[in-house]
Amino acid sequence: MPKLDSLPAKFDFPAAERDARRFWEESEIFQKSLEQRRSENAEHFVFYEGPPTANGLPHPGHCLTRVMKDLFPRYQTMCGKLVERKAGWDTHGLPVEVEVCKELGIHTKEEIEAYGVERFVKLCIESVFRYTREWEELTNRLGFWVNLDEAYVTFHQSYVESVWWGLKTLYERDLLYQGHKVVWWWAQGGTALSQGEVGEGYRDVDDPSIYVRFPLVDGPDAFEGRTSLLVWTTTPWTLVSNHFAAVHPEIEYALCDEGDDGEERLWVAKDLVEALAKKTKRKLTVVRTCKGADLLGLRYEPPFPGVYYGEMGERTAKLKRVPEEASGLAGGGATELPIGWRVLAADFVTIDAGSGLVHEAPAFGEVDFDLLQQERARFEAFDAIPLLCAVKPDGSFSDDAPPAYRGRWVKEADKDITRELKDRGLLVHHEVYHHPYPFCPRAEDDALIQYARKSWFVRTSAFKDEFLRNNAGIKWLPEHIRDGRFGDFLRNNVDWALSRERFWGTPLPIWRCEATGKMEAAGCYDELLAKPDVAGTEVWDAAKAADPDLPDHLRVHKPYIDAVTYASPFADGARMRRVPEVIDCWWDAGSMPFAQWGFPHVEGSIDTFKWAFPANFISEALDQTRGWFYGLLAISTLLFGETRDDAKLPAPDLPRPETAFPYNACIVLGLLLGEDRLKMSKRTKNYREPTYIFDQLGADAMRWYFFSAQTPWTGVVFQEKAIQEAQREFLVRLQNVWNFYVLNANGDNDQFDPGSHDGARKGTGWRAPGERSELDRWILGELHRTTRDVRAALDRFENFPAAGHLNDFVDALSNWYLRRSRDRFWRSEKDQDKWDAYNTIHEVLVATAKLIAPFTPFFAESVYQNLVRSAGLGNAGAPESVHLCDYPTADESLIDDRLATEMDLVRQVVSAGRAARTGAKLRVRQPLQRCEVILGRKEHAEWLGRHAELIGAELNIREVELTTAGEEYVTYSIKANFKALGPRFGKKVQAVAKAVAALDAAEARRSLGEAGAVEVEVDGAKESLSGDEVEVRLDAKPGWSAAQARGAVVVVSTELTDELRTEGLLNEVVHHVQGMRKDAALDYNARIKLFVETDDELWTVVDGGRAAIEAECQVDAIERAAAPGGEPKSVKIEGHATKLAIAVV
RNA sequence: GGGCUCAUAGCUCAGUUGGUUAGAGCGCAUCCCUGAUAAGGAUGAGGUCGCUAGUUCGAAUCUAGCUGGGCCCA
Repeated sequence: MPKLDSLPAKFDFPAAERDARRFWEESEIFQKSLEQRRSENAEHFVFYEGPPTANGLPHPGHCLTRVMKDLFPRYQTMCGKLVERKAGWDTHGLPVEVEVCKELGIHTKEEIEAYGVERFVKLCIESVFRYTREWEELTNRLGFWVNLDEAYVTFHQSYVESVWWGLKTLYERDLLYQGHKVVWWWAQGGTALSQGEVGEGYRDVDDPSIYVRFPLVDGPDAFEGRTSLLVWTTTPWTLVSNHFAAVHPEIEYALCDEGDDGEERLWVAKDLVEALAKKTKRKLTVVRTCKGADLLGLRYEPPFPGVYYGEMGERTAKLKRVPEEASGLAGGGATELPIGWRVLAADFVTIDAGSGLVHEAPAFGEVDFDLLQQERARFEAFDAIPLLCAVKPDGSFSDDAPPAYRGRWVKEADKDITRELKDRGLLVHHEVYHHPYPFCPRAEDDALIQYARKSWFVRTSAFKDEFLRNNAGIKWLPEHIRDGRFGDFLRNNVDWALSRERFWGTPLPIWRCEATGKMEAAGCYDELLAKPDVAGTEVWDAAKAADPDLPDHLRVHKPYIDAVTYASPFADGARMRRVPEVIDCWWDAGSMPFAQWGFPHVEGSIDTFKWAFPANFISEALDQTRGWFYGLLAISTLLFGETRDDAKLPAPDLPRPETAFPYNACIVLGLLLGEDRLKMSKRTKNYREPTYIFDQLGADAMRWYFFSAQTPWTGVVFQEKAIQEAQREFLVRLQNVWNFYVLNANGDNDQFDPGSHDGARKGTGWRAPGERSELDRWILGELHRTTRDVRAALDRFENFPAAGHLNDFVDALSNWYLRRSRDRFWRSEKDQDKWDAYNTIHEVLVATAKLIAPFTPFFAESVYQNLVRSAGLGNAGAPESVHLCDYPTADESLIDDRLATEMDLVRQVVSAGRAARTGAKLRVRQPLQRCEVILGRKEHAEWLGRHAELIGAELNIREVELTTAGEEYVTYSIKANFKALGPRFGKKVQAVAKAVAALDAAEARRSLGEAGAVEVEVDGAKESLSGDEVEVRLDAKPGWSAAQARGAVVVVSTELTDELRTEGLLNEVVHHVQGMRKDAALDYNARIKLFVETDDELWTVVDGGRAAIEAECQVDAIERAAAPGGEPKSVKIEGHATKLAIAVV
């Protein structure tokens, strides 16, 4: 009975993966891999799963992320750590609502309310889990080991309550406040969009670009006509709400006569006069110029004076009493100023486009709003200046606007507004402006507008320095993220706009007194229930009674939570009602370090949090920089950072990590591109579905491709072909070695027994590695070197070099060790050398299976099960799975650098020998008499000499001679080694190099050989250079068939004797016959008859070589005759026209 | 418009702290092996390292500018 289970004729990767998956599942290997470390009380290696939003099908990009998240936890587990892996799902947010709206065919907030928030929210829950099965399937098929059964879910009550706890803590520390914010507003949907969402929706569009006259109502320049500011805007609809005009204080402005009729004058930026004259086809004559600062305070009449100006145009307000010199603003001497329609200074004004004067409608622009805030701050009463806004939240003009526009979508009104201005003589120029403008990424026809909303903020900007300190300790891969993209974002931190005016999200846990407006925060549901005179919980109870399937988690969501009120502690008889907002779902995700455990409410969660924070490792794609990576850092820093308030924490002895917080290492993955180098798109289908790849090639192929093909932060083009290639290069090659071993070990002749896994029963003929042949010691050395290097790389989170080491090792194993060892397996004697070979390859393959286990877990399992767990081995005590094994450790004593160098040299020499043959057009089939290997240094000569036979065999050359004296065939040259000489000589290095080059190379070589040094004269001083500081090169002299390797030249003798020629011819015949056997798909052992038609000369050769041909090709008889049936094969053998035919006996 | 990042062979990508002959795989060409066989292997051709200037004894590598792509933000 064979010891090892036999392998299928053709290894089917996808099928083997199915088997492995079933085995893991049935035997609960993942659970055991954790249990094993728990029972050892092992140290934790903390991994955080960034929760994917499961509301779409996973694509290849998700595979990259999940595969990276799998590699390091698997590796650390095998290294003895306990790596708990809790899955998570991000379930809240606008994307979910939009998905549901699409199904319902509705659009706006009003429509959602009409549909019913209760029903709507229920659909949101259902929507979230629609694709979960696909995600779990993907996770399984990829071999991503993560605990899906106990996944955290952001809408679960325990999670929501954790987030509430965090928010309450911040509220009580005065870090959560309400303010205004100009947001990108999706009017049709009635919501603000996050930066990320806005970024997704930019499209190039044509917008109007208009130049409008703002006539001055007073001014220093006496002029009988009309003097106006020429103001530029690309949003005509905002002119209705115009409040100010802005100039840059440092820019030079020019007052120009418009035409010659003396009726109109314009103020524009001086540098733009010429361009504007050309553009507007007007004659502009500069009257005088001045700095923008000199224009400040000028008053004008806005384009729609009937709107606000008519009522408020003359109104003034008291300024704060600021010393004139400190105000820095014109008008500092005044005590009162008009509340609008005058010129302000703004640094953001440029002359890159427009007129150099900008129209300000603070409600519709972030910078404009900031300018308003700055202006407001000058007045005694902050609200002396109102926020003018003639637009309703649904994006239509309000009743403040002129009647012609009321109720119309603002963007749609642009044209009519422009026309009206033209009719009224205010429009100076109108053109089309092509620029990127954001649209709603969920409803692509809806343009977004900037719009001021009330909003809740978290005071993150106060923690900027602490963010930066924590960031400095994080190991970012690639490194530039830390100070580049992420650091940059942190340095420009602004307060986190937390609230969303939506339905499906974590409700903001703030209750407001209806009488006084005073507020307080709730930290959990029970806390709320404990409030005085609680009412409204019956709404939930009724809903639950009506629909018992309703998930209990919904009780902390809208609309049920909104019904909960209690008696106000601030005013007798008043009620506390919740504010309407929900929060940004990024805040949910960023809260996961504690919320995933239900901290601090859930029993045991505080203890869990103590070991599970901070994370040792996280990884997501580049687009998460300002999303999850930031969320984690910000929230953890605010709650648990250096400046935290221990009095507000449930356990004051919580860890307070000094650095690397809240994650030690973060791999930032590049974004995958489709085969056309564009972003992956479902529409254009420019990528292969993950499942297709799994079915065709297997998950390991994809995994290996991601790990080995490039650094993970490279934005890589995802191609099926490349995956196939990666599989062939590594997995198929390794599979071949494995297959070869099993085939031979189980062979009738050998029946090799590899022994038991723990070495208690040794393999057949086992002896210690040190006693084995050089080749065995070499491959074992390579194995241990690889082990050392792979571990070092993985410890640094560098998968790419690690995969590279493994790839090189498998290449060496297959293309040198096995290739050179084949004879040892095939020979009929069962001698020690044979058993050494078997033991070596067995040990190497078992170790390799463990080494690759974190990378390609399925294939590693197949190999391991076969080599260690085959029934015939009686190895019941071995770990059940390769994933329950410890990761191999390197035995430094087995790494022999000298042997590695020498083996490398042999391979080089063989390679050079082949090149020499190719150069002489002498195919390897043609035996040659001799070659000479000329070595640059003699230190390897002796060792290499012992391998002359091997070299001869590889090259089909009978005599191989080694020499260091090859003047006959080579010339020497000597060159400086700059790397060694540079640091020693600095500027003088070029002079030294010149002196070295001038040396007699042969002489210098002799000197180096004898004295170990050579002398040169530089600038009159003698310098002694060692062998490492110069490089002696060998160059083959022309006329010889020679080729160069590093440190050696191989010269082959091209002389052919009759005997050599005859043997070459015989080889040609054998070659053709073997080819025909293969073409005919004959069995290895099939006996044949050979029919040859040829000239006398070649027949003599064939006749004389009968024995060789018959032995090589399983031929029973050779006849000089035409084939009895079928077409013979016509070939030319070294010019001899020949017809060959074979017939099975 | 701003920040970050990238540009190396026909293609996909490596290139460690600057060191003087810039690598791999695929593809291509030529060839080998025919008992790992619907596999395996070898050799070769192919590059002014995006452009320009600078720093340096020495630049694919460092600096600045430019050109072009990507991402993020306006």
